[in-house]
Amino acid sequence: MEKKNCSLCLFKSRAAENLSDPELMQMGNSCVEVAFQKGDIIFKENAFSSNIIYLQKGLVKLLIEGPHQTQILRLKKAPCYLGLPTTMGDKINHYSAVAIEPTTACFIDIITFKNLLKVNPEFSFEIITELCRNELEQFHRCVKLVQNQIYGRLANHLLHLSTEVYESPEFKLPLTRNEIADLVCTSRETVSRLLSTLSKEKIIQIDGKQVRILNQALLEKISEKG
Amino acid sequence: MEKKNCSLCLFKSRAAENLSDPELMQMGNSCVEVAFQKGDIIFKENAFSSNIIYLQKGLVKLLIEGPHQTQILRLKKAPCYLGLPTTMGDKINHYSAVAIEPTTACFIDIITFKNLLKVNPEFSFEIITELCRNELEQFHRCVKLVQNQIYGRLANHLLHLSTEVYESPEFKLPLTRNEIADLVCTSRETVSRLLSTLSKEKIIQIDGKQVRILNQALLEKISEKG
DNA sequence: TGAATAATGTGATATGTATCACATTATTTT
DNA sequence: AAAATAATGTGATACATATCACATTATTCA
Repeated sequence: MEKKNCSLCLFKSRAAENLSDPELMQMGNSCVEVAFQKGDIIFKENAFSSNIIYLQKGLVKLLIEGPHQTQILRLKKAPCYLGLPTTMGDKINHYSAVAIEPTTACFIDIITFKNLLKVNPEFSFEIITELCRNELEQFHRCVKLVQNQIYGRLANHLLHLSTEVYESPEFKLPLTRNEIADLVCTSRETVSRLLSTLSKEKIIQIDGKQVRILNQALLEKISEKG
Repeated sequence: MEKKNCSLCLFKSRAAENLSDPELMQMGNSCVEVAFQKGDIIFKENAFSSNIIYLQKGLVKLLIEGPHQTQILRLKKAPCYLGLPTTMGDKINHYSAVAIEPTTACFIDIITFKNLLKVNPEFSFEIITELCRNELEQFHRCVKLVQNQIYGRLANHLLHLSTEVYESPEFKLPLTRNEIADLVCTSRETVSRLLSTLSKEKIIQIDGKQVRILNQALLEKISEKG
Protein backbone atom coordinates (compact mmCIF):
# COMPACT_ATOMS: atom_id res chain seq x y z
CA MET A 1 0.00 0.00 0.00
CA GLU A 2 1.25 3.42 -0.98
CA LYS A 3 2.27 5.45 2.05
CA LYS A 4 1.09 8.99 2.24
CA ASN A 5 2.30 11.80 4.39
CA CYS A 6 -0.87 13.40 5.73
CA SER A 7 1.00 16.03 7.74
CA LEU A 8 2.06 17.67 4.49
CA CYS A 9 -1.47 17.53 3.06
CA LEU A 10 -2.75 20.90 1.91
CA PHE A 11 -6.37 19.85 2.11
CA LYS A 12 -6.36 18.71 5.71
CA SER A 13 -9.78 18.68 7.36
CA ARG A 14 -10.60 20.82 10.36
CA ALA A 15 -10.85 17.66 12.44
CA ALA A 16 -7.46 16.44 11.23
CA GLU A 17 -5.84 19.69 12.39
CA ASN A 18 -6.13 18.18 15.85
CA LEU A 19 -4.08 15.12 15.00
CA SER A 20 -0.49 14.90 16.17
CA ASP A 21 2.33 14.11 13.73
CA PRO A 22 2.50 10.43 14.74
CA GLU A 23 -1.26 10.20 14.39
CA LEU A 24 -1.14 11.78 10.94
CA MET A 25 1.60 9.32 10.07
CA GLN A 26 -0.62 6.47 11.18
CA MET A 27 -3.44 7.84 9.05
CA GLY A 28 -1.13 8.20 6.07
CA ASN A 29 0.00 4.62 6.39
CA SER A 30 -3.50 3.27 5.92
CA CYS A 31 -4.71 5.74 3.39
CA VAL A 32 -4.92 5.60 -0.40
CA GLU A 33 -5.44 8.51 -2.73
CA VAL A 34 -7.72 7.83 -5.70
CA ALA A 35 -8.70 9.99 -8.68
CA PHE A 36 -12.17 9.79 -10.21
CA GLN A 37 -13.60 10.96 -13.48
CA LYS A 38 -17.08 12.35 -13.96
CA GLY A 39 -19.52 9.46 -13.62
CA ASP A 40 -17.18 7.21 -11.61
CA ILE A 41 -18.70 5.47 -8.65
CA ILE A 42 -16.83 6.16 -5.40
CA PHE A 43 -18.87 3.80 -3.29
CA LYS A 44 -22.09 1.97 -3.86
CA GLU A 45 -25.29 1.52 -1.90
CA ASN A 46 -25.63 -1.94 -0.35
CA ALA A 47 -21.91 -2.66 -0.63
CA PHE A 48 -19.85 -3.11 2.52
CA SER A 49 -18.61 0.17 3.90
CA SER A 50 -14.99 -0.29 4.73
CA ASN A 51 -13.47 3.14 4.36
CA ILE A 52 -13.93 6.66 5.50
CA ILE A 53 -13.48 8.88 2.49
CA TYR A 54 -12.05 12.34 2.55
CA LEU A 55 -12.72 14.44 -0.53
CA GLN A 56 -9.70 16.54 -1.39
CA LYS A 57 -10.93 18.00 -4.63
CA GLY A 58 -14.02 17.75 -6.76
CA LEU A 59 -17.77 17.42 -6.59
CA VAL A 60 -19.84 14.38 -5.75
CA LYS A 61 -23.50 13.42 -5.69
CA LEU A 62 -24.97 11.15 -3.02
CA LEU A 63 -27.63 8.83 -4.41
CA ILE A 64 -30.21 6.74 -2.67
CA GLU A 65 -32.69 4.35 -4.24
CA GLY A 66 -36.20 5.43 -3.39
CA PRO A 67 -39.45 3.52 -3.83
CA HIS A 68 -40.09 5.23 -7.16
CA GLN A 69 -36.87 6.73 -8.43
CA THR A 70 -33.27 7.32 -7.57
CA GLN A 71 -32.90 10.41 -5.47
CA ILE A 72 -29.92 12.70 -5.21
CA LEU A 73 -29.70 13.25 -1.48
CA ARG A 74 -27.22 16.08 -1.80
CA LEU A 75 -24.14 17.33 -3.53
CA LYS A 76 -20.87 17.28 -1.60
CA LYS A 77 -18.09 19.66 -2.53
CA ALA A 78 -14.50 19.11 -1.45
CA PRO A 79 -12.96 19.47 1.03
CA CYS A 80 -15.17 17.32 3.23
CA TYR A 81 -15.69 13.84 4.60
CA LEU A 82 -17.87 11.53 2.59
CA GLY A 83 -19.92 8.75 3.96
CA LEU A 84 -19.30 9.26 7.64
CA PRO A 85 -22.87 8.30 8.56
CA THR A 86 -23.00 5.34 6.23
CA THR A 87 -19.66 3.96 7.36
CA MET A 88 -20.00 4.60 11.07
CA GLY A 89 -23.74 3.94 11.26
CA ASP A 90 -23.92 0.56 9.58
CA LYS A 91 -21.77 -2.07 7.94
CA ILE A 92 -23.49 -1.59 4.61
CA ASN A 93 -23.71 1.63 2.64
CA HIS A 94 -27.15 3.19 2.70
CA TYR A 95 -26.37 5.35 -0.32
CA SER A 96 -23.96 5.66 -3.23
CA ALA A 97 -21.46 8.38 -4.07
CA VAL A 98 -20.69 9.28 -7.68
CA ALA A 99 -18.23 11.90 -8.95
CA ILE A 100 -19.85 14.56 -11.12
CA GLU A 101 -16.58 16.37 -11.73
CA PRO A 102 -12.97 15.20 -11.68
CA THR A 103 -12.44 14.31 -8.07
CA THR A 104 -9.61 13.24 -5.77
CA ALA A 105 -10.38 11.32 -2.62
CA CYS A 106 -8.48 9.68 0.20
CA PHE A 107 -9.68 6.28 1.34
CA ILE A 108 -8.92 5.91 5.01
CA ASP A 109 -9.16 2.47 6.52
CA ILE A 110 -12.10 2.38 8.93
CA ILE A 111 -10.16 0.60 11.65
CA THR A 112 -7.47 3.27 11.66
CA PHE A 113 -10.10 5.97 11.61
CA LYS A 114 -11.99 4.48 14.53
CA ASN A 115 -8.75 4.08 16.39
CA LEU A 116 -7.94 7.75 15.91
CA LEU A 117 -11.38 8.63 17.22
CA LYS A 118 -10.67 6.60 20.34
CA VAL A 119 -7.25 8.07 21.09
CA ASN A 120 -7.84 11.69 20.14
CA PRO A 121 -10.93 13.25 21.69
CA GLU A 122 -10.33 16.62 20.01
CA PHE A 123 -10.49 14.85 16.67
CA SER A 124 -13.68 13.06 17.77
CA PHE A 125 -15.15 16.30 18.90
CA GLU A 126 -14.71 17.95 15.52
CA ILE A 127 -16.24 14.93 13.82
CA ILE A 128 -19.23 15.16 16.16
CA THR A 129 -19.61 18.82 15.33
CA GLU A 130 -19.49 18.11 11.60
CA LEU A 131 -22.07 15.34 11.94
CA CYS A 132 -24.39 17.60 13.90
CA ARG A 133 -24.12 20.41 11.36
CA ASN A 134 -24.85 17.95 8.57
CA GLU A 135 -27.92 16.70 10.31
CA LEU A 136 -29.25 20.20 10.84
CA GLU A 137 -28.69 20.95 7.14
CA GLN A 138 -30.43 17.73 6.28
CA PHE A 139 -33.49 18.69 8.32
CA HIS A 140 -33.75 21.99 6.51
CA ARG A 141 -33.22 20.37 3.13
CA CYS A 142 -35.95 17.85 3.83
CA VAL A 143 -38.47 20.46 4.93
CA LYS A 144 -37.83 22.54 1.82
CA LEU A 145 -38.11 19.50 -0.40
CA VAL A 146 -41.43 18.49 1.04
CA GLN A 147 -43.10 21.85 1.51
CA ASN A 148 -41.89 23.94 -1.40
CA GLN A 149 -43.25 23.57 -4.88
CA ILE A 150 -40.90 22.50 -7.58
CA TYR A 151 -40.33 26.01 -8.84
CA GLY A 152 -38.99 26.94 -5.40
CA ARG A 153 -36.84 23.84 -5.07
CA LEU A 154 -35.31 24.42 -8.46
CA ALA A 155 -34.52 28.02 -7.56
CA ASN A 156 -32.99 26.79 -4.33
CA HIS A 157 -30.60 24.42 -6.05
CA LEU A 158 -29.60 26.93 -8.70
CA LEU A 159 -28.71 29.33 -5.92
CA HIS A 160 -26.82 26.63 -4.08
CA LEU A 161 -24.76 25.85 -7.16
CA SER A 162 -24.08 29.50 -7.77
CA THR A 163 -23.25 30.67 -4.27
CA GLU A 164 -21.87 27.58 -2.54
CA VAL A 165 -20.45 25.34 -5.22
CA TYR A 166 -19.14 27.59 -7.97
CA GLU A 167 -19.16 30.91 -6.13
CA SER A 168 -20.08 32.71 -9.31
CA PRO A 169 -23.31 33.94 -10.95
CA GLU A 170 -22.34 32.04 -14.10
CA PHE A 171 -21.54 28.34 -14.18
CA LYS A 172 -21.92 25.17 -16.17
CA LEU A 173 -24.51 22.76 -14.79
CA PRO A 174 -22.75 19.57 -13.69
CA LEU A 175 -26.02 17.66 -14.01
CA THR A 176 -28.37 16.66 -16.79
CA ARG A 177 -32.02 17.66 -16.70
CA ASN A 178 -32.73 14.15 -15.54
CA GLU A 179 -30.31 14.44 -12.63
CA ILE A 180 -31.74 17.82 -11.69
CA ALA A 181 -35.10 16.07 -11.61
CA ASP A 182 -33.67 13.49 -9.20
CA LEU A 183 -32.32 16.31 -7.07
CA VAL A 184 -35.57 18.25 -6.77
CA CYS A 185 -37.70 15.11 -6.94
CA THR A 186 -39.71 15.74 -10.02
CA SER A 187 -39.77 14.66 -13.67
CA ARG A 188 -37.30 15.62 -16.37
CA GLU A 189 -40.06 17.33 -18.34
CA THR A 190 -41.02 19.57 -15.46
CA VAL A 191 -37.39 20.63 -15.02
CA SER A 192 -37.22 21.57 -18.70
CA ARG A 193 -40.41 23.54 -18.49
CA LEU A 194 -39.54 25.40 -15.31
CA LEU A 195 -36.04 26.28 -16.50
CA SER A 196 -37.66 27.75 -19.61
CA THR A 197 -40.04 29.70 -17.43
CA LEU A 198 -37.21 31.08 -15.29
CA SER A 199 -35.47 32.06 -18.50
CA LYS A 200 -38.56 33.75 -19.99
CA GLU A 201 -39.00 35.67 -16.75
CA LYS A 202 -35.41 36.94 -17.16
CA ILE A 203 -34.47 35.49 -13.79
CA ILE A 204 -31.80 33.28 -15.30
CA GLN A 205 -30.21 32.95 -18.70
CA ILE A 206 -29.76 29.39 -19.85
CA ASP A 207 -28.15 27.87 -22.92
CA GLY A 208 -27.85 24.11 -22.68
CA LYS A 209 -25.88 23.57 -19.50
CA GLN A 210 -24.53 27.11 -19.26
CA VAL A 211 -26.40 29.08 -16.62
CA ARG A 212 -26.20 32.71 -15.59
CA ILE A 213 -28.17 34.09 -12.71
CA LEU A 214 -29.65 37.42 -13.72
CA ASN A 215 -31.86 38.25 -10.75
CA GLN A 216 -30.50 36.64 -7.62
CA ALA A 217 -32.80 38.55 -5.28
CA LEU A 218 -35.90 37.28 -7.05
CA LEU A 219 -34.50 33.77 -7.23
CA GLU A 220 -33.98 33.86 -3.48
CA LYS A 221 -37.54 34.98 -2.98
CA ILE A 222 -38.80 32.10 -5.13
CA SER A 223 -36.58 29.70 -3.25
CA GLU A 224 -37.99 30.77 0.10
CA LYS A 225 -41.64 31.33 -0.63
CA GLY A 226 -42.23 28.25 -2.67
CA MET B 1 -28.99 22.85 41.83
CA GLU B 2 -30.31 19.44 42.75
CA LYS B 3 -27.61 16.79 42.63
CA LYS B 4 -28.39 13.55 40.93
CA ASN B 5 -26.62 10.26 41.11
CA CYS B 6 -26.35 9.13 37.53
CA SER B 7 -24.54 5.93 38.36
CA LEU B 8 -27.74 4.62 39.95
CA CYS B 9 -29.85 5.67 36.98
CA LEU B 10 -31.91 2.85 35.55
CA PHE B 11 -32.30 4.55 32.19
CA LYS B 12 -28.63 5.09 31.47
CA SER B 13 -27.81 5.55 27.78
CA ARG B 14 -25.56 3.18 25.90
CA ALA B 15 -23.02 5.96 25.62
CA ALA B 16 -23.17 6.65 29.35
CA GLU B 17 -22.36 3.02 30.11
CA ASN B 18 -18.83 3.99 29.18
CA LEU B 19 -18.57 6.68 31.82
CA SER B 20 -16.62 6.02 34.99
CA ASP B 21 -18.17 6.61 38.40
CA PRO B 22 -16.43 9.96 38.88
CA GLU B 23 -17.55 10.98 35.42
CA LEU B 24 -21.13 9.97 36.18
CA MET B 25 -20.86 11.95 39.38
CA GLN B 26 -19.72 14.96 37.44
CA MET B 27 -22.65 14.54 35.07
CA GLY B 28 -25.06 14.18 37.98
CA ASN B 29 -23.81 17.37 39.53
CA SER B 30 -24.75 19.43 36.52
CA CYS B 31 -27.94 17.67 35.64
CA VAL B 32 -31.56 18.42 36.41
CA GLU B 33 -34.48 16.08 36.04
CA VAL B 34 -37.69 17.64 34.74
CA ALA B 35 -41.18 16.22 34.22
CA PHE B 36 -43.36 17.33 31.32
CA GLN B 37 -47.05 16.99 30.59
CA LYS B 38 -48.54 16.40 27.17
CA GLY B 39 -48.18 19.63 25.22
CA ASP B 40 -45.31 21.03 27.29
CA ILE B 41 -42.47 22.59 25.37
CA ILE B 42 -39.09 21.04 26.20
CA PHE B 43 -37.08 23.40 24.07
CA LYS B 44 -37.97 25.91 21.44
CA GLU B 45 -36.72 26.65 17.96
CA ASN B 46 -34.63 29.84 17.77
CA ALA B 47 -33.93 29.84 21.52
CA PHE B 48 -30.39 29.36 22.76
CA SER B 49 -29.45 25.75 23.08
CA SER B 50 -27.75 25.35 26.41
CA ASN B 51 -28.43 21.79 27.41
CA ILE B 52 -28.15 18.29 26.13
CA ILE B 53 -31.34 16.52 26.98
CA TYR B 54 -31.66 12.89 27.79
CA LEU B 55 -35.16 11.46 27.60
CA GLN B 56 -35.74 8.96 30.38
CA LYS B 57 -39.39 8.27 29.82
CA GLY B 58 -42.05 9.46 27.41
CA LEU B 59 -42.68 10.49 23.85
CA VAL B 60 -41.72 13.74 22.14
CA LYS B 61 -42.29 15.38 18.78
CA LEU B 62 -39.62 17.47 17.07
CA LEU B 63 -41.07 20.46 15.23
CA ILE B 64 -39.57 22.74 12.66
CA GLU B 65 -41.14 25.77 11.04
CA GLY B 66 -41.33 25.28 7.29
CA PRO B 67 -42.09 27.85 4.62
CA HIS B 68 -45.76 26.84 4.58
CA GLN B 69 -46.54 24.93 7.74
CA THR B 70 -45.05 23.52 10.88
CA GLN B 71 -43.56 20.13 10.21
CA ILE B 72 -43.11 17.28 12.65
CA LEU B 73 -39.59 16.12 11.83
CA ARG B 74 -39.91 12.94 13.83
CA LEU B 75 -41.13 11.40 17.04
CA LYS B 76 -38.56 10.48 19.67
CA LYS B 77 -39.31 7.78 22.17
CA ALA B 78 -37.37 7.43 25.41
CA PRO B 79 -34.73 6.38 26.17
CA CYS B 80 -32.68 8.58 23.87
CA TYR B 81 -30.82 11.83 23.57
CA LEU B 82 -32.77 14.80 22.36
CA GLY B 83 -31.36 17.70 20.46
CA LEU B 84 -27.82 16.52 20.05
CA PRO B 85 -27.55 18.00 16.56
CA THR B 86 -29.22 21.24 17.48
CA THR B 87 -27.12 21.75 20.60
CA MET B 88 -23.79 20.64 19.23
CA GLY B 89 -24.31 21.97 15.71
CA ASP B 90 -25.28 25.54 16.49
CA LYS B 91 -25.85 27.93 19.36
CA ILE B 92 -29.49 28.30 18.50
CA ASN B 93 -32.06 25.54 18.29
CA HIS B 94 -33.08 24.71 14.76
CA TYR B 95 -36.20 22.93 15.93
CA SER B 96 -38.51 22.59 18.93
CA ALA B 97 -39.29 19.60 21.10
CA VAL B 98 -42.75 19.13 22.62
CA ALA B 99 -43.93 16.31 24.88
CA ILE B 100 -46.88 14.37 23.49
CA GLU B 101 -47.10 12.08 26.48
CA PRO B 102 -46.02 12.48 30.11
CA THR B 103 -42.27 12.69 29.83
CA THR B 104 -39.24 12.79 32.09
CA ALA B 105 -36.02 14.32 30.87
CA CYS B 106 -32.57 15.10 32.21
CA PHE B 107 -31.09 18.45 31.29
CA ILE B 108 -27.34 18.10 31.15
CA ASP B 109 -25.27 21.24 31.09
CA ILE B 110 -23.62 21.55 27.68
CA ILE B 111 -20.22 22.46 29.12
CA THR B 112 -20.15 19.35 31.25
CA PHE B 113 -21.33 17.25 28.34
CA LYS B 114 -18.65 18.62 26.03
CA ASN B 115 -16.08 18.07 28.71
CA LEU B 116 -17.09 14.43 29.05
CA LEU B 117 -16.78 14.07 25.28
CA LYS B 118 -13.26 15.41 25.49
CA VAL B 119 -12.07 13.20 28.34
CA ASN B 120 -13.81 9.96 27.44
CA PRO B 121 -13.34 8.81 23.85
CA GLU B 122 -15.49 5.69 24.34
CA PHE B 123 -18.35 7.96 25.32
CA SER B 124 -17.65 10.15 22.27
CA PHE B 125 -17.55 7.12 20.07
CA GLU B 126 -21.00 5.98 21.09
CA ILE B 127 -22.37 9.46 20.54
CA ILE B 128 -20.85 9.47 17.05
CA THR B 129 -22.45 6.12 16.33
CA GLU B 130 -25.83 7.36 17.50
CA LEU B 131 -25.54 10.50 15.39
CA CYS B 132 -24.66 8.47 12.32
CA ARG B 133 -27.56 6.10 12.78
CA ASN B 134 -29.89 9.03 13.19
CA GLU B 135 -28.66 10.60 10.00
CA LEU B 136 -29.16 7.40 8.05
CA GLU B 137 -32.69 7.13 9.39
CA GLN B 138 -33.28 10.73 8.46
CA PHE B 139 -32.19 10.10 4.88
CA HIS B 140 -34.64 7.24 4.55
CA ARG B 141 -37.41 9.22 6.17
CA CYS B 142 -36.84 12.10 3.78
CA VAL B 143 -36.87 9.90 0.68
CA LYS B 144 -40.11 8.25 1.76
CA LEU B 145 -41.68 11.57 2.54
CA VAL B 146 -40.84 13.00 -0.85
CA GLN B 147 -41.44 10.02 -3.08
CA ASN B 148 -44.35 8.20 -1.52
CA GLN B 149 -47.88 9.39 -1.88
CA ILE B 150 -49.72 10.37 1.22
CA TYR B 151 -51.50 7.03 1.54
CA GLY B 152 -48.09 5.35 1.80
CA ARG B 153 -46.71 7.86 4.25
CA LEU B 154 -49.72 7.52 6.48
CA ALA B 155 -49.38 3.74 6.42
CA ASN B 156 -45.73 4.12 7.27
CA HIS B 157 -46.38 6.20 10.36
CA LEU B 158 -49.19 3.97 11.60
CA LEU B 159 -46.80 1.04 11.37
CA HIS B 160 -44.09 3.00 13.14
CA LEU B 161 -46.43 3.81 16.01
CA SER B 162 -47.58 0.23 16.24
CA THR B 163 -44.28 -1.61 15.96
CA GLU B 164 -41.71 0.84 17.34
CA VAL B 165 -43.51 3.14 19.71
CA TYR B 166 -46.31 1.12 21.31
CA GLU B 167 -45.20 -2.38 20.30
CA SER B 168 -48.81 -3.44 19.93
CA PRO B 169 -51.32 -3.72 17.07
CA GLU B 170 -53.73 -1.61 19.10
CA PHE B 171 -52.91 1.83 20.47
CA LYS B 172 -54.25 5.29 21.10
CA LEU B 173 -53.04 7.92 18.66
CA PRO B 174 -50.99 10.49 20.57
CA LEU B 175 -51.64 13.04 17.83
CA THR B 176 -54.62 14.92 16.44
CA ARG B 177 -55.52 14.65 12.76
CA ASN B 178 -53.88 18.03 12.34
CA GLU B 179 -50.63 16.80 13.87
CA ILE B 180 -50.70 13.69 11.74
CA ALA B 181 -51.02 16.03 8.78
CA ASP B 182 -47.90 17.88 9.96
CA LEU B 183 -46.13 14.55 10.26
CA VAL B 184 -46.94 13.27 6.78
CA CYS B 185 -46.96 16.76 5.27
CA THR B 186 -50.47 17.04 4.04
CA SER B 187 -53.73 18.65 5.10
CA ARG B 188 -55.98 17.61 7.95
CA GLU B 189 -58.80 16.85 5.52
CA THR B 190 -56.67 14.42 3.56
CA VAL B 191 -55.68 12.59 6.74
CA SER B 192 -59.35 12.22 7.68
CA ARG B 193 -60.24 10.90 4.25
CA LEU B 194 -57.35 8.45 4.03
CA LEU B 195 -57.90 7.10 7.53
CA SER B 196 -61.52 6.47 6.53
CA THR B 197 -60.35 4.70 3.40
CA LEU B 198 -57.95 2.47 5.35
CA SER B 199 -60.81 1.68 7.68
CA LYS B 200 -63.24 0.90 4.84
CA GLU B 201 -60.64 -1.39 3.29
CA LYS B 202 -60.49 -3.26 6.62
CA ILE B 203 -56.78 -2.56 6.91
CA ILE B 204 -57.19 -0.71 10.18
CA GLN B 205 -60.03 -0.20 12.60
CA ILE B 206 -60.34 3.33 13.89
CA ASP B 207 -62.61 4.94 16.43
CA GLY B 208 -61.59 8.47 17.25
CA LYS B 209 -58.00 8.13 18.42
CA GLN B 210 -58.18 4.41 19.08
CA VAL B 211 -56.46 2.45 16.33
CA ARG B 212 -56.14 -1.25 15.70
CA ILE B 213 -54.09 -2.65 12.87
CA LEU B 214 -56.05 -5.42 11.17
CA ASN B 215 -53.86 -6.23 8.18
CA GLN B 216 -50.26 -5.41 8.94
CA ALA B 217 -48.90 -7.16 5.83
CA LEU B 218 -51.02 -5.04 3.53
CA LEU B 219 -50.20 -1.90 5.49
CA GLU B 220 -46.52 -2.66 5.01
CA LYS B 221 -47.05 -3.09 1.30
CA ILE B 222 -48.82 0.26 1.10
CA SER B 223 -46.07 1.86 3.12
CA GLU B 224 -43.40 0.59 0.74
CA LYS B 225 -45.03 0.90 -2.63
CA GLY B 226 -46.47 4.33 -2.16
C1' DT C 1 -17.85 10.90 -40.69
C1' DG C 2 -21.89 8.60 -40.19
C1' DA C 3 -24.77 5.86 -37.13
C1' DA C 4 -26.43 5.03 -32.77
C1' DT C 5 -27.66 6.64 -28.49
C1' DA C 6 -28.67 9.93 -25.02
C1' DA C 7 -30.49 14.33 -23.75
C1' DT C 8 -33.85 17.85 -24.32
C1' DG C 9 -38.24 20.59 -25.37
C1' DT C 10 -43.11 20.93 -25.62
C1' DG C 11 -48.10 19.81 -26.25
C1' DA C 12 -52.21 17.10 -24.47
C1' DT C 13 -54.24 14.73 -20.87
C1' DA C 14 -54.89 12.48 -16.29
C1' DT C 15 -54.73 12.59 -11.38
C1' DG C 16 -53.55 13.25 -6.47
C1' DT C 17 -54.15 16.45 -3.24
C1' DA C 18 -54.95 21.30 -1.55
C1' DT C 19 -58.36 24.44 -0.53
C1' DC C 20 -62.81 26.20 0.64
C1' DA C 21 -67.19 25.48 2.74
C1' DC C 22 -69.98 23.81 6.12
C1' DA C 23 -72.03 20.29 9.23
C1' DT C 24 -71.09 17.42 13.18
C1' DT C 25 -69.01 15.83 17.18
C1' DA C 26 -65.59 16.12 21.19
C1' DT C 27 -63.46 18.58 24.68
C1' DT C 28 -62.59 22.31 27.64
C1' DT C 29 -63.93 26.17 30.31
C1' DT C 30 -67.01 28.84 33.06
C1' DA D 1 -74.79 21.78 32.82
C1' DA D 2 -74.42 25.28 29.47
C1' DA D 3 -71.49 27.78 26.49
C1' DA D 4 -67.44 28.18 24.03
C1' DT D 5 -63.85 26.24 21.59
C1' DA D 6 -61.35 22.73 19.26
C1' DA D 7 -61.33 18.64 16.51
C1' DT D 8 -63.22 16.01 12.87
C1' DG D 9 -65.75 14.36 8.51
C1' DT D 10 -67.11 15.06 3.85
C1' DG D 11 -68.54 17.25 -0.59
C1' DA D 12 -67.25 20.43 -4.54
C1' DT D 13 -63.75 22.61 -7.01
C1' DA D 14 -59.07 24.13 -8.53
C1' DC D 15 -54.46 23.34 -9.72
C1' DA D 16 -49.66 21.70 -9.73
C1' DT D 17 -47.42 18.22 -11.65
C1' DA D 18 -47.00 13.36 -13.54
C1' DT D 19 -47.32 10.83 -17.56
C1' DC D 20 -47.52 9.84 -22.40
C1' DA D 21 -46.26 11.05 -27.02
C1' DC D 22 -43.30 12.64 -30.27
C1' DA D 23 -40.06 15.92 -32.47
C1' DT D 24 -35.51 17.87 -32.12
C1' DT D 25 -30.88 18.40 -30.88
C1' DA D 26 -26.34 16.84 -28.62
C1' DT D 27 -23.07 13.50 -27.73
C1' DT D 28 -20.76 9.23 -28.06
C1' DC D 29 -18.97 5.47 -30.44
C1' DA D 30 -17.54 2.59 -34.26
